This record gives sequence, C-alpha cells and structure tokens, in this order.
Amino acid sequence: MALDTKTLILDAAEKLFATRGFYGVSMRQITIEAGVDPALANYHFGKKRNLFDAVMLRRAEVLNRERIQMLDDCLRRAKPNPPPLEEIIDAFTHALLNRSNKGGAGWKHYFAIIAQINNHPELGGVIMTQYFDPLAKKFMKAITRALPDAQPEDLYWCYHFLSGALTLTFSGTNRINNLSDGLCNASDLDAVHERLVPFITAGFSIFKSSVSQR
Amino acid sequence: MALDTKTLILDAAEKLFATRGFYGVSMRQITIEAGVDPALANYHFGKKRNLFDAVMLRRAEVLNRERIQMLDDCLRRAKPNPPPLEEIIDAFTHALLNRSNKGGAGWKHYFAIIAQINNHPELGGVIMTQYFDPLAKKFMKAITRALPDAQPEDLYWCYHFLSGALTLTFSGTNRINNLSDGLCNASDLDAVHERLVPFITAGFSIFKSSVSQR
DNA sequence: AACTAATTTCAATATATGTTTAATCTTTTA
DNA sequence: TAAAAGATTAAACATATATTGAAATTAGTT
Repeated sequence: MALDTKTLILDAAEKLFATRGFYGVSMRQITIEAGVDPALANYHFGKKRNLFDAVMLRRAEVLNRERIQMLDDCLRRAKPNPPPLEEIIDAFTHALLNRSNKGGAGWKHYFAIIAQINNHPELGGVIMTQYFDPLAKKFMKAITRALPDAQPEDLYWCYHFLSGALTLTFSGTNRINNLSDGLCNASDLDAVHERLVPFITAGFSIFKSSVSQR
Repeated sequence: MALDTKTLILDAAEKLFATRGFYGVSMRQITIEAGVDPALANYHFGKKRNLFDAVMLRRAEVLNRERIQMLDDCLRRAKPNPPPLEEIIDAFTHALLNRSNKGGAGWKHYFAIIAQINNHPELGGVIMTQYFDPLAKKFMKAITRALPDAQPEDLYWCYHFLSGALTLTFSGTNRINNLSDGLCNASDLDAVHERLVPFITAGFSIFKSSVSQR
C-alpha cells in the first residue's frame, strides 16, 4: 500500500538520519532499512532533501500544536496577569520531554535529529527557523510579559541557552553517564526535566530587573 | 614542505568539517580546498577518520592546557577555601570564548565542529569523552567542593546544561539573530560570555543545599 | 656529490552515490 | 469489466567516493 511504504521510508529515514546525520546516510541505506525498492524513496518524496523535510515536518506539526496549547492554557489560567515564569518554561519543554520519554523509538530518533540540526551551521539557521521560530516568538512574547523590567536582549540570550541545554539532552549521546560514573542516566528524561526547568528559570530570573545582580 | 601541506590539509579539513560535518565532506573536497593532490591526505593522515582525529587533537591540546591553567590559578587564589562558583564557571568557559573570539577563522571552525560532535549520538559520546572528560572531571571536582551541600547528581546535570548552552553558542548558526530581530548577534561572543556565566552560575546555585528551592 | 629517505604526483582500483527511465504490477474509478 | 491512475520493480545513468600503487621529484645527510 502507498501510505504504508511512505511511513516505512519516513521511519527508516528518521532512524538513520538520527544516528548518522543528513550527509551520513544514503538513499539506498534508507530504502534497505525500510525493506523497500531504492527507487521508491525518490518516487514518493523526490530529492533527498525533500525526504528530510518530510521527516522534520511530520512530528513538528504535532509538537507545535501541543506546545502552543500548553502555553495558551497557561496564559488563560493566569489572566489577566502574566503567568509565572516557571510555568512558561515548563510549557516550552513539557511536550518535548514527554514525547521523547513516552512516544517510542520514532520520537527519540526525531529529537536526536533536532539536536544535530540545532547545532549545524548550515542547516540550523534554516531548518530550525522554518519549523520552530513562530512558536519561539510566541514564547518569547509571553516571557517578556512575565519579566517586564528585563531587557529583551538579555532574554533572547537566555532563550538561546535554554535551546542549547534542551537539545543536548535530546542528542542521545550518553556522555553524562560516563562522566558522572553512572550517577546520571541521560535516558531518564524525568530526571532531566525535574532539574532543567528550575535551572533555566533561575537563569532567566537574574535578568528580572535591567540591572543584573551578578 | 611536509609540515606545510600537513597544516594546509588540517586547515582545509577543519573548515569543511565545520560547515558540513564529518560525513558531509569528502577527502577530495578537502584536498581541493587545500590546493593539494588528493593522495596527500591519505599519505599524511591515513583514513578519513584519522584525519578528523588529528583536526580535533590539534586544538584540544591547546585548550585543555589553558583551561586547566585557569582553574589551577583560581584554586590557588582561593586557598585554602574553595573558590567562588562563578570563578570556576568562568575558568571553564573563558578560554573557549576567548579563542573563538580572537583566535581567527580556524578556531571558529574548530568550535563549530565541537558543537556538532557534542550533539552527535554516534560521535559525541566517543570523541568528547576522549578529548574533554579528564578536564571535565577536574572541573566537577572543584564545583562539588564549592557547593559541598549539593547532591553530586544535580551538579552533573547542571554541567550537562552548561555544556549544551555553551556548544550551541559555538555552532555558528545565527538563528538567534533572526529570532531577536537583530537585537542579538551570535558572533558577538563577549555579549554571550557576559550573560552565560551568571546565567549558569544562577542555575547551579539553586542546588546549593540538597533541598532544591523550586 | 652521492645516496637515502621523505614527499608529491598521476593513474587506477573497485565501489557507492542520487536520480531517472521504462516496463510491470496493483488498485481505484467509471 | 474496461480504462485510468497509482505503485512497484529492475536496470541503467553519469558521477563521486575512499583508498592504493608505482613512478617521479624533492629534501636531508654523510
């Protein structure tokens, strides 16, 4: 069936892109992993880059819907005041960590791709911007409302730090496991989330007033 | 001359690996960029992966020396007490941001590679561990001494967030520029450093006592 | 100057690459 | 059931790939 092979190819591409990056995988390897004729990847998706975009888009749509939903809920609850900063940060990260945790292997692979793309000089600016900037702008608007005396420039840098900390978590390297002699487990995303949100909130908070209290 | 072509190849490899990743670059492209016969890359460095290791090693040695130096200075100044947390974080980041800022194009490329590797599921655990874990352990020892009542597990996670925030800064994507409508400039590493150190210090600090004050 | 060792060149290896073509099979539609 | 549209196959395209081999050149040493 048509839809079945499309998903087979998407899943295979997702898995291989996740472990070896865009350039590290060939169309042939993808179709072999999918158990499908080599020509079918081109037939269904066109060029390799288009296939990659399809992989990105499939789950980005789901994520963006969920994250905007959580932000809107959070804004509504606090009305007419701005919501507490920590709730905004949580709305930003919750769907990501939840999907990565309980969404199965496909989601894990997807987030590993995101981690690589976010740190890729050629693709990062283009692809992350394309799929996630509208959402990021919505969150930044909420954050600037929650910290009205902070300088926007400072807050954008904080967002940048958040983005980096978050995506490294998704990368799937287990460097932290070795480094901590097994104290930490990179796959335990609940443990991450529990610490990431207050960590980031504290970082943002030092810019609460425009004179930073270093 | 032998040493000259070796450096030509290393520089070219560094530049291309930085912009397209390990798998996105061919040995031929590297030698063409270096203006050198294609066989010379193999002659001087062996397999592609070995060339990559040589690129990594060249500057890692310099960095590790500088960063350990800064940490030791910092520890000596504070003796017999542990140094303030912020000074340790600064010792961890200073050489990196300084080299990236004033070291020329080669260093910029090098750090862009680091950013990709750190977030690469296959290579991240291996390569980062190989070149930077001894240093990371030294820093973690100093940090746990500076925050003696914190739980080590929490502090390792904080290190992880620091690592992510830092490497994204080096990635060379200018996503933050667009996102902030030009308010931030990702190339202005002084602006980053000024904010990164207190941001991270504040994050670590919430784990000062073992009961976190969320 | 003569000999050795290191370096560079050019050509060739065999294989992998993304993509396309034309023919065949399957499903949907009328 | 017949025609049309869609999906799959196998083969081929030209090009790019990492790596190697054997000559030719250069540099270093006695």
